[in-house]
Amino acid sequence: MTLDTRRGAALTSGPATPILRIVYKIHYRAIGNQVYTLVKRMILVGELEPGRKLVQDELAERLGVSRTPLLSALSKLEKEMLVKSVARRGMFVRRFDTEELAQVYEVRLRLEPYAAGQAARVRDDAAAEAIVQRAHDYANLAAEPNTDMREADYEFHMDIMRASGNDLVFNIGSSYNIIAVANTLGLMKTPAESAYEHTMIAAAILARDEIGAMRHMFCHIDQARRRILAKVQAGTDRTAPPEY
Amino acid sequence: MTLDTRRGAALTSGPATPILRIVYKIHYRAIGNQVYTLVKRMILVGELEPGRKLVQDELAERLGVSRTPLLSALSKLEKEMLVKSVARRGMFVRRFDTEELAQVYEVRLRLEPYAAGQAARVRDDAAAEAIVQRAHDYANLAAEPNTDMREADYEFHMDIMRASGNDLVFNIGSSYNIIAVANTLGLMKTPAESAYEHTMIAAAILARDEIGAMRHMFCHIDQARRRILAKVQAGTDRTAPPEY
DNA sequence: AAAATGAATTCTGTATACAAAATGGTTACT
DNA sequence: AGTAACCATTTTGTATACAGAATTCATTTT
Repeated sequence: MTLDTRRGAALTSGPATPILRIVYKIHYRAIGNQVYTLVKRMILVGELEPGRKLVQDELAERLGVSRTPLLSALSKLEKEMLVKSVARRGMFVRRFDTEELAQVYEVRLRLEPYAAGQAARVRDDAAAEAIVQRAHDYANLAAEPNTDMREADYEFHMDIMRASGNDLVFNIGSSYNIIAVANTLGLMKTPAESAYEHTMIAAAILARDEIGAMRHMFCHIDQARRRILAKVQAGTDRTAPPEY
Repeated sequence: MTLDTRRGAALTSGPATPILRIVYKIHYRAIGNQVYTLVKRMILVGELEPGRKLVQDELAERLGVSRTPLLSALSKLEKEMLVKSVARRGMFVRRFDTEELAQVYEVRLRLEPYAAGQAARVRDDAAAEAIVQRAHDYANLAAEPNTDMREADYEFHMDIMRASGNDLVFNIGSSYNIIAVANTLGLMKTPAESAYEHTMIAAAILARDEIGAMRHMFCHIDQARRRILAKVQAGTDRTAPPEY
């Protein structure tokens, strides 16, 4: 993963007559935001694994930027709990134990069925097709599981939240769903099961079936949630030490 | 509001025998976090009103810090949508129109009844008493409304989310509830009504009445939500221009 | 007088600098 | 050999520096 360091190019546009000329910049992207996106993706795909210390000089050099934009990115990640800051010690990729993971699913269980329902209700063709496509992508990857599935799963759920039209839900999902995706290795249901559920959800949204979309999403998340709760109650949560 | 610039003092402790000596720091708080908290509170109470441009030099000087920790704080606030960054223009206190405000209430409607229910279920005496106290505080302020009510309302809801034991819900609430509080001037229900509802919620939590706590919280938020939805549908949302 | 030009100023975005804390490793000591 | 003390190095947290974009304001032009 590399960084796009181009500055935005100035561009003049507007009607041919010089009555009104609008000058605007496109493509200006603060490096800080790019860094944020990159580091987040590195955590999502496991390139930066839970518990890993994020040495600022090292990471900044690797991304080809100074520590200032990196600091801004890490602050955002800290706010969304993906990174934990220990005073005078540094920042670490946060590791979640099963108990905390269960909390993530409690939140998802309340928000994502709502998002799916809204997506079904207000859907436009483009969004619906994108969601169906994501479900397909996931199913294809499910045939021979690998780490790309994490990203595909995440994108499927994010597309639905985006399609819900509720920016806040989308924003929350973009923050916290990664926690689930990045920390549930080993305790997920089988990829085939997930793929089937994704397909059902996508179909309901495509059919504008609000109730169906809510129900399918509810079941999809509730099953994962129950699986994790079982671990918590069994006390088998030797998954992760409570550090960082 | 001022800033505590003390560095954390080192403190040596542990058993008298030098078998094990633990040296730890207490009270070290990165300035960045203090700045974050301060700016957030300034937005909450309206000292920095929606639409206001946050000039970095000015704000940094006012808080007595450099721009570096301020940048870190503003990045977090941007992530939680309290601040909007416009490339090469600066950061602004975000202004929400009624439509976006409605989205906040859709989220609160799904999360806070859950939080209230959990708070009732797992409550300990200290937490329950704190919540009852907050409800009292709010009722007292409701007698003669002023801007302190904003903070009291916020704290009441945050105490419940804290008591729920779900850190994620607490984190989400701490981010987004401010939006509601800081932007609903004028379209809130009467303080007396709210105060009564707060009292009912607190009583249910105190009585470990999980279902009652959920129901009272649901109604409390749903009423505010309906009020805003009515504005949205009436097209009377001339509350705020869609800028920043 | 209104609009256009352009120079001075302000402010952002990013890099670099620096002090203090944490870490690691080497030597001295029991 | 194992532990403690000390110094060198690394790394964080914060401040400062600097280039270039945005804004302001005075000046010129029509």
